[in-house]
Amino acid sequence: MPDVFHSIKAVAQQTGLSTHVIRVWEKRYGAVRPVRTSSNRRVYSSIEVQRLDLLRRATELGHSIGNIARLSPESLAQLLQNQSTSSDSLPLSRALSATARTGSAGFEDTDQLIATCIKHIRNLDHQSLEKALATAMVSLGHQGMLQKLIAPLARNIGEEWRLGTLKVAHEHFASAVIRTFLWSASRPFAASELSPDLIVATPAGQHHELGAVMVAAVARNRGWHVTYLGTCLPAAEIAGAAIQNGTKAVLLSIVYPEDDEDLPSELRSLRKLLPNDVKILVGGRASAGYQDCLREIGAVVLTDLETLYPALDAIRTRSR
Amino acid sequence: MPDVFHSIKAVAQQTGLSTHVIRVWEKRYGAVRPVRTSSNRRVYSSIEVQRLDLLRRATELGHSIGNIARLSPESLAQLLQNQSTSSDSLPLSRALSATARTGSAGFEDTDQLIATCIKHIRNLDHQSLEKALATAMVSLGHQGMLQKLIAPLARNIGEEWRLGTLKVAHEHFASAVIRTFLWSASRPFAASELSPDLIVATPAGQHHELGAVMVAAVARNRGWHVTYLGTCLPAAEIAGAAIQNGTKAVLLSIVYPEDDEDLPSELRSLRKLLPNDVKILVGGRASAGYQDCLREIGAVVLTDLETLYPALDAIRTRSR
DNA sequence: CCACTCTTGTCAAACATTTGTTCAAACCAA
DNA sequence: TTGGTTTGAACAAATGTTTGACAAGAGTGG
Repeated sequence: MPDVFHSIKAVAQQTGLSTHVIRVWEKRYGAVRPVRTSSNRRVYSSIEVQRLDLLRRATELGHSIGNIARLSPESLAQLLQNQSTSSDSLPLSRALSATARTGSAGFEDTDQLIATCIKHIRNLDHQSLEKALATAMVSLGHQGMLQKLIAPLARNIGEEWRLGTLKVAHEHFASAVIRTFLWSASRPFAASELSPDLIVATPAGQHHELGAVMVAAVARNRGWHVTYLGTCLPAAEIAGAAIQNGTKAVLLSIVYPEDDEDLPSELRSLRKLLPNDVKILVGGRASAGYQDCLREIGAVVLTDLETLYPALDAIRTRSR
Repeated sequence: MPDVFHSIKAVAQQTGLSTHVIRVWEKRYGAVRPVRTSSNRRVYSSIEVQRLDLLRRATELGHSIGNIARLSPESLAQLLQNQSTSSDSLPLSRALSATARTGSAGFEDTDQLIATCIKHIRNLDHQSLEKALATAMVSLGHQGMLQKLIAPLARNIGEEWRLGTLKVAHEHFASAVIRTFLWSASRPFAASELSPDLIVATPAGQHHELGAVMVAAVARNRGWHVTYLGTCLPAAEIAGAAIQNGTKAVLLSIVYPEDDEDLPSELRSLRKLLPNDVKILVGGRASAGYQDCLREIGAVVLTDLETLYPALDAIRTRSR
């Protein structure tokens, strides 16, 4: 794609935004990430211009920039498509607009929202799932979304999986969609040179990814520089990555099973391989099953998502 | 055709620029390159006059002369066309215009680009890696990026992993970053209700994700509705997902090892569980090792990324 | 209902870069 | 001579960057 480069002024003229706003959207919300010239001037691609235009239109429809700035282009497009019916008179889904829009809409019952998501997951319908996530993100915000939607959703998926009503494929599918969504939706703007490092992974034998995805999103949004390593990593690998990265904290998610015989030795091994000043945080449904071992290695056990915030902040302040 | 020649003053009158500006645009930014008379006077062709006029209009639209002075006439025309039509903001069909130049900037050597990416992967530096990918995307385009950067990159990572110079953690890390990047960068615009379905996964025992990520990106960009299921899925799971989704094709990536004893039975089992009209496509470095089995189950073997395009198109046209 | 916070757009100061203009000196052409 | 051109240098205006601050409005909790 032979792209033309745009100065901030040109972008302003094309989008109708002021240069101030363009800069502040970048700085505060990470809405775009223009390349810089050697003299530090911003250079925008056409894609970014288009993105800013989408964002402007979405904000004019009442969405708050902080909530939508990091949505993927497709989510943004869907957002606009859903609502532009009223003003643009596009003959798309006129029937729904009356009921689904405004005020009471986003309130609803999150239980129902969760049920909807489960339904989409059961159907392996990633477009609908993404759309539901985007909508939820707007009404709940980043943090609320994680606590009120994703966390219970992960629990439900896990239960259905244990009951056999959802298969591994569904879980992989949900992980993939949610992972991508959360990662691009969490704002890494605070991630500067000063941001503390955090490694997120799942130890060997732990195939469930959603918990790790969630904590990664939380930490990232909280200004941490997150290195996400995914599932099933042996202790040596995790330790190696942590040491190489100069990380001060390693976060593990342990969801299932609750009685893996090999896991305690993995955890002890990890503790031995890591420098002493590197904290180990452990969260997830099954972490209670390994209490003794976790206490032995001095791990911080996170009982739920809320406890993650203070735990992260504690490490952060202590380390400087 | 003997062109008419113009003195600088004549050019100034025709374009509305001052002679000073014309000279300084030439000297500083190389906007034009007029011939000289024996006495060193500038002589402009009509083409150059036209070019200067285009440049003037572009600057009046907010572009800075330094950024656009060396653009090709085509790019300039495109620039003006895109913007003079008010804020169109939905440039869907910008695609095919001759991609002649890319400004010589990002062209460089892709080998070096790959080396840079490997370096970032070795450092687990996801910000730099993402940045490199974004830059490459601009200069190479979506397809070029996959073929010239991601595919060889995946090969290199695999080799380094086998040599032990990169660890599993690095591979997971690279997969995570590239996966997210490609997924949000590939355009789901074309994915309508009519798009054919495709399931992408890695069979049980196959932990390497990058190949699957690549083909998923290609297919998605090609207008397929991709359901991405990730790594290590048993045949029953894949088949279940395919049946439930009404999928017409399943794409597997097989990278390592080349002699997994369990894999052939997995593949046969998959063939048995799938409806007969569902095509199985198999790609990846190690697929050659299972040739016999693949022939037996009638799988389409993809030797490289290029062969994926015609294979996908073939299935698509056949199925309607 | 009142403080309080959070969000978001706006602005200003101080400085750097880019761009248009002017000047001076030399040269060429009619 | 007179007016135009070329060149380099210098200047000034416009534009862009960062940091910090402020204010209106929305939302929150007591």
